[in-house]
Amino acid sequence: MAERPQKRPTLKELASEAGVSVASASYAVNGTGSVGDKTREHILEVARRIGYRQNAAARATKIGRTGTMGLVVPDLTNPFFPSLAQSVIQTARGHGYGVFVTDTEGSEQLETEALAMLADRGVDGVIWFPVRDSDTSAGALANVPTVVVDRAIPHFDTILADYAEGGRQAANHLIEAGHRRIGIISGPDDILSMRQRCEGAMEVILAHGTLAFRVTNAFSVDLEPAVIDALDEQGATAVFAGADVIAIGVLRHLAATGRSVPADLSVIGFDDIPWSELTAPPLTTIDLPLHSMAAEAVEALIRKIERREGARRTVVVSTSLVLRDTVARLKS
Amino acid sequence: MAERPQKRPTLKELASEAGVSVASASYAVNGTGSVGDKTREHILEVARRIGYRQNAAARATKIGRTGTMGLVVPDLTNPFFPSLAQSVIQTARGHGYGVFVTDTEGSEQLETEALAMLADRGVDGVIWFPVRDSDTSAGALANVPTVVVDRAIPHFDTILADYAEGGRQAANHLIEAGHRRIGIISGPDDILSMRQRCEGAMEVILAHGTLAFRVTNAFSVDLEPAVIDALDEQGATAVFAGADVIAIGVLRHLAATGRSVPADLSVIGFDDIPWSELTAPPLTTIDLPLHSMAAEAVEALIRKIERREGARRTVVVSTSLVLRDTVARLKS
DNA sequence: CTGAAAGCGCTAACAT
DNA sequence: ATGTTAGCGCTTTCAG
Repeated sequence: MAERPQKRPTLKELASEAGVSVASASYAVNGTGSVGDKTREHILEVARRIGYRQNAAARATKIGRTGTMGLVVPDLTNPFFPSLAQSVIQTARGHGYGVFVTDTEGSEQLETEALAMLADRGVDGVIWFPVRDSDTSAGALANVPTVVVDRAIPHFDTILADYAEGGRQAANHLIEAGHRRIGIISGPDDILSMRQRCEGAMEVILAHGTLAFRVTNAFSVDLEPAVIDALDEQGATAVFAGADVIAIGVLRHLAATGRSVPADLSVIGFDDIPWSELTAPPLTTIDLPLHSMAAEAVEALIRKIERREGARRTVVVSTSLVLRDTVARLKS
Repeated sequence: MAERPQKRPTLKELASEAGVSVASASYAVNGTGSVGDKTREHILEVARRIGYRQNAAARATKIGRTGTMGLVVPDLTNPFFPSLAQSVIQTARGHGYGVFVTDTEGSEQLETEALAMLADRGVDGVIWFPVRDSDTSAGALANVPTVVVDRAIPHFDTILADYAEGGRQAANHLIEAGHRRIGIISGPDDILSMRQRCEGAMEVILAHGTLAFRVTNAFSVDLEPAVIDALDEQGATAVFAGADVIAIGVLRHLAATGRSVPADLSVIGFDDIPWSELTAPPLTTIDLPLHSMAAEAVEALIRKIERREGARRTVVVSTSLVLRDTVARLKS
């Protein structure tokens, strides 16, 4: 029971214990080189017996790869990100990679530091969901395969969704339900994906109805005064929120001020975060397929790492309408 | 602009570029050993110029520590965990550690694998939120400093909350509001923390009122038939849910069946997950101080790592009542 | 098929 | 204060 801090056996020990050279031991353990069948089996047997485990760090110095990747996201407590993270972690594990995750707390400075820290740690690649559409990497990623998710940053491989189309889908749904006087609550305007969502929506609203208002709010359920004003005063029959968190804020504000959704005001969001199906009533929204975006990102990254393929690629995935209960059909 | 895959300069290159020995270079970079002020400055200056960065893997082989820790959680998409993860990551970063996060998808087998993978990767320590109260580590953690969070696993350092007291706080609040016929919806019964919550609640319910029912549900907003039955048939005036996710499921079921909260039924949860303040109405619950538990866990872990202190410790933190709007005061 | 030996990039005695 | 050098544990030529 004396849990002695026995240090892990080394390859050399394994070799001598098995009565072979370190080379053969290494071959057996890695399945590389050539070893006789019985020799290999014997070595592996001994390895099991003495509890041999490779030393990842030593291996990494030799082969120049660590079998790890970094994931950089702005804020894990934003319900948008955990499913991204989970998906990245799972996909990476499936390929034998471990994932360092860093949370930049929405700060571009922390983002720069996080990226540098990952590069220093020698990750083989990084999946990066930037705070904004600006390149805060400060050169740290120059020699680190990287794929950027959901933001447009020049010179990086990127995986995006067709945000404009998503905005159009949302607005079209509202139009088809008979709404004509529609408001837009955008998220932060300095984010391209957000501008595209709203421009897509705007396009169809202007073509088939009128824009009641267009205001901006942080990525938060807390609504800013201008937004509340718009909601209370502008007489829209429906509103498109650029992000579900904002839409949820709208639902909450409406409930607090005694208006019922969708009877008094229809609401449609964007992202389809997990909360959205749990709101009262459940939120109609646009699905951003984060899960598959993450999986694709990891796979693309691994291809880059392993084949060191150089071509910059950007892949665009599609969004889709998720029908729930916050959009009323207006009798015409 | 030719982004040549120039490999990172090595310590040797830095040394020769600066015209000193590798030892001096190493000393300068690490701030160890002794180097003349001007020499050090010169070396650091050259390092900056040529973009020298330590090779973490090589350093790790030498000093036997990687500056990393592992975090093992059951399910990142459960709203309970992201804030834990964020807190761990932030605290770890503050101490210069990187964090491998692994998601075990609630599977004990994946948990065993994850733990082994982390040990193999040579993490300096691990923060472990086990799926259940059973030790699935299969010895992988024998020589890895570990602190377990929110579950009781023998032979490990542990950080827990006073769940029984939390259960009592919840039930007391209900009793004080005048409720006498109270139901309990427990989470999975094979989890100690859950049994303690419910036993705490039960204790005060039995002392001051009557138990309308006691049923069990998974950690999910989806309610099982037995739970729905109990809710619909047992005539409780209030219910204690062992976890907020379950409480949210109750709110949803009640809304769907046209009963209003808290007028028709009072509900109190446990955990105070982020969603809880966004439900309609906002959920009264018991705060589990996950954020500080995580920070404490990391700090305890780092103490273990750095001082290799052996004493097993378990620290217990307190819960508190979070008053919101799902508990009605009954006129007596 | 197997082994001896060189060396990955780094740290830390041990000289000087 | 600075340099020389022996490894850390591993992979991988290169001989045999």
